Amino acid sequence: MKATRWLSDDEQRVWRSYLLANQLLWASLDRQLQRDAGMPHAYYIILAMLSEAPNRELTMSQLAKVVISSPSRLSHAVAKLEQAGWVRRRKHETDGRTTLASLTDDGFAVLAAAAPGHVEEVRSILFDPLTPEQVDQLGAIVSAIVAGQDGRPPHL
Amino acid sequence: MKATRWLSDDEQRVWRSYLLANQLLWASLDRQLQRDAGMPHAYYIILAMLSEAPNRELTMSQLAKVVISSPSRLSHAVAKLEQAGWVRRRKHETDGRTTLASLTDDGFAVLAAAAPGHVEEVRSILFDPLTPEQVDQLGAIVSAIVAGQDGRPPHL
DNA sequence: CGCAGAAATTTGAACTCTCAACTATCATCG
DNA sequence: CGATGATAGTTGAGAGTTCAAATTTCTGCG
Repeated sequence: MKATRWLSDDEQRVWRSYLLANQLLWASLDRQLQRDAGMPHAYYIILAMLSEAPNRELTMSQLAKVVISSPSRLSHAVAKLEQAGWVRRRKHETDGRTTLASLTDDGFAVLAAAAPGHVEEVRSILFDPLTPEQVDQLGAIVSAIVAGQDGRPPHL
Repeated sequence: MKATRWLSDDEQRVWRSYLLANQLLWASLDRQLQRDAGMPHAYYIILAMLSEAPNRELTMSQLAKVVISSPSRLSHAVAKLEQAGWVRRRKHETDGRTTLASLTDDGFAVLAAAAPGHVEEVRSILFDPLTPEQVDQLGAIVSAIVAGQDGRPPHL
């Protein structure tokens, strides 16, 4: 039973500010996308990643990896997106286990329509308040955090 | 109709890394708290903020402000916490509109039991991978983001 | 005083996410 | 070939969040 390494006052402050900034950021992003595109950010990312894939198509597993989602969450989400007519699913020809999800033209149109507003929101909340140096620093910081997680149980 | 200011390649990279780091962080925090304390992070914060309040008690409005939550979300959350016996609600004596929420002894005990593991998780994911300078930089960055949001419609 | 509007909070329905269980298919090895 | 385990994905139930609508109580003003 090791003694807990509590956070220093500085760390505490940074952590709380981080929570606050994050909350503000997500609240704004989700609200903007819900209002302008009728979908949460998680769904937007799915469409965006599909749009960049070769032939605008990925297997569910590949898609889960790029959007960092559990298979379950992705399955539910894609079901909804398919209902909306923005994504289509079909079976893989040679491997009966895998499902291919592809972006429909409607889905692409919705994505294209939503993108400018979304980018504007990200920019105004995240990038505009930061100096160019801070943007660089932030890049290094988040990379370090991600790198620190490599080799940990994924659990997603 | 202004032309969209798209993200530069660098900004794009930072943004995607940010999303990834965030996803990893929240997935870990929520999973750890759910496993060890049987509650999501949002509920943990509610207990934590109450524990720091004078007399371990706040009005719903005050509580909503410090945990950055919509009144609705908070109301639902406190209802659950009350069901669990960790929070108690009572009417304000002089202002019949406001409700006071207070942390029970059980709630405090649960919080105290969960805190070490939670802090350890935050530390290992967020602070351990960063140099002390990066922690300082991150503090400045999130503060700038928060400051940039002041005066915007809260919408929470 | 009495009424219009503001403030504090709650409620219910719809939606999303999580977790565990389940189905189906493929790979491998004796 | 046939069992065993690994892969890929889905499903259903339960929990949490959002949004809009309602409820109750206070405040200020004519």
